[in-house]
Amino acid sequence: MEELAKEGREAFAKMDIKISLKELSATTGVSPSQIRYWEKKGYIKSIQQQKNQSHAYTIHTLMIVLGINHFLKQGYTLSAAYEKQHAQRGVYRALRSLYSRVEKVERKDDGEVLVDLGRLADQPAKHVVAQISPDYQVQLTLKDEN
Amino acid sequence: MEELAKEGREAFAKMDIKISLKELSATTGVSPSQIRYWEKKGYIKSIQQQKNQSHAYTIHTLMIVLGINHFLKQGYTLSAAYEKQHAQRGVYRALRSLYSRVEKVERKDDGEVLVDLGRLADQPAKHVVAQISPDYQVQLTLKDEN
DNA sequence: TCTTTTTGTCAAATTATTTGACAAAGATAT
DNA sequence: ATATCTTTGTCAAATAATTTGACAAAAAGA
Repeated sequence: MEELAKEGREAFAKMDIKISLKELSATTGVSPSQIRYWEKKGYIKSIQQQKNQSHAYTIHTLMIVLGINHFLKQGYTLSAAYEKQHAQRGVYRALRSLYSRVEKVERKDDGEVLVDLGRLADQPAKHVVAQISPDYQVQLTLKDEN
Repeated sequence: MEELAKEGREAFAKMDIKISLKELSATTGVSPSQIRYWEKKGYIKSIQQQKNQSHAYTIHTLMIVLGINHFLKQGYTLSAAYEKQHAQRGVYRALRSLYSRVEKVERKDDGEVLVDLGRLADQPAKHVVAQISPDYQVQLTLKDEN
């Protein structure tokens, strides 16, 4: 029963990965032309060290693009789709904060993975633990302090 | 109180994003020379459509690189570090399966985010819900079926 | 219809990446 | 110590990928 390397957990939750315009487009299904126009209009941002160098986009921006596209497909105008998406700001960072607070990840010898999600607010002696079987079925259980 | 676009949740959990060698190196702190050598030795893989085209690495490979590097820094040889890391295989996919089974994500008007993590295995009427405040403090609670 | 918004296409210029060869450092065995 | 194998660094030429801006064209709004 071995504990997972901390770096991996952090990288997984932090996700400060940068991707190219091409990859952003491929992952979201939004065309490069659209992405560049949206950036020109100020709806999304990219990182570019110097002119002519390639643009880098964060996962956060990926989420914004997915959000805008989601509402675009529902018939909203671009600016309305942006506003709709903007009303959900903070959700992904909230998910990240949930995932990054995972206290312990263990892999048992039989391949089962135990993820300690932390204490219950109103029963601090009890931890919520996810048991994930080798075929990736998840069960949530309560476990007493150990 | 608006529900989060499904695409975003899925993309977040799925993470079938591809990154460049440069980005893999920047994110992990492992040099491009190392990464290419490890690939030559068969410890990691990359996607290359045709010769001379750029290599793409998945987030899964990013995790493997972090794992190998973790044990390398502890003094293991490269092959031993790989084996150590390999013994943890399945952990990240397990985490992914945990995150992707999230049933509902809501953002309340006051900015609080509610994440329904699903039912307790032994009390199926109760759901584990994470309440995440606007300053990203997380509280786990049990809620009855609604 | 006229105008504005939004997206597509293209080519030249620039930047980024691959590839392979070789050097060099580090580890291991004799 | 010496020789050998493993591992990483450096470099330059070839190739690929990206940016940029201009313009067209489609879509939406007035």
